[in-house]
Amino acid sequence: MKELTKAEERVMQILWKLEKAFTREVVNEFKKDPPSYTTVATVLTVLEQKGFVKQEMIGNAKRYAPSISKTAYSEFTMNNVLGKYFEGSLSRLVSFFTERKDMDINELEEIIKIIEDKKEEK
Amino acid sequence: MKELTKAEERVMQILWKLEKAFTREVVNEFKKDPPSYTTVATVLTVLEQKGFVKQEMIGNAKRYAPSISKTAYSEFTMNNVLGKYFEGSLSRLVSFFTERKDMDINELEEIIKIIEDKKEEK
DNA sequence: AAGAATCTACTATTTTTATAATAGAATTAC
DNA sequence: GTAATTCTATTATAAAAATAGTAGATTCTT
Repeated sequence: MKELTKAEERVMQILWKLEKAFTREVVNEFKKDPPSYTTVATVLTVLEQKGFVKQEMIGNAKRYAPSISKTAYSEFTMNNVLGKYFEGSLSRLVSFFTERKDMDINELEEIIKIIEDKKEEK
Repeated sequence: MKELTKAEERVMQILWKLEKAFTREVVNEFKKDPPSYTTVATVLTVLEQKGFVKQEMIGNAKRYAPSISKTAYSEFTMNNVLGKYFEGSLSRLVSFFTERKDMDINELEEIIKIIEDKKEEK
């Protein structure tokens, strides 16, 4: 998989949120400094060429939808980041965070719970 | 802080590893498809302008060193990713991973241990 | 000290990304 | 059914990123 560019990623985030949308709707989701309609249209065309979105004609307009889920792309991104900054190890990442951010105790509890649950399944 | 471009990031990864290095040494760290010396030199100059590295003259050559730690940059990157893909929540991220990757039980244990230790401190 | 090698600074080129205008087709509104 | 609107497709432009060549200074080798 290729990485999304910044502009592409902004559009994808909107599509992931809306699930399906016309160009116009994507534009409207930019609350501040919206790019021009044609700019968004171009980005959508590129995304289509790259296989990140699929389209469907509704009347004379195209409605776009992600063809890769946010989850799948998250995984791709996280594997990148994990590899580059945490030697591919989730525990290193968690350790990094618990050291750094002033995590509140509830979130720590929450994480333990998640993992315990997962262990059950094993 | 600004984001590193791809080329810049590759160079920074090398500098973080070597801690300090001459242009030549950075070039030599590219095991395959090394870019030309001058390309690396240009990237280093840009990195210096952007404040990511600092330099020191040794004889007539410049020796570069990161002026931002890998840790600090990791944090920046993770906050980005976390915000964009996990609603800023570490527990969501952990949950994501435990669902997805076939985590081995040891790593799960390890993470619990890390968090328990952290809780102690609270 | 002369020649070879090495290094930086400056400039150039190419590729990719970001943004948008324009033209013409389709649709909608009167 | 004509005017206004709304779309897409095509093309254009600008900005950023990636790559590297050249010239001139410095240093090393002998």
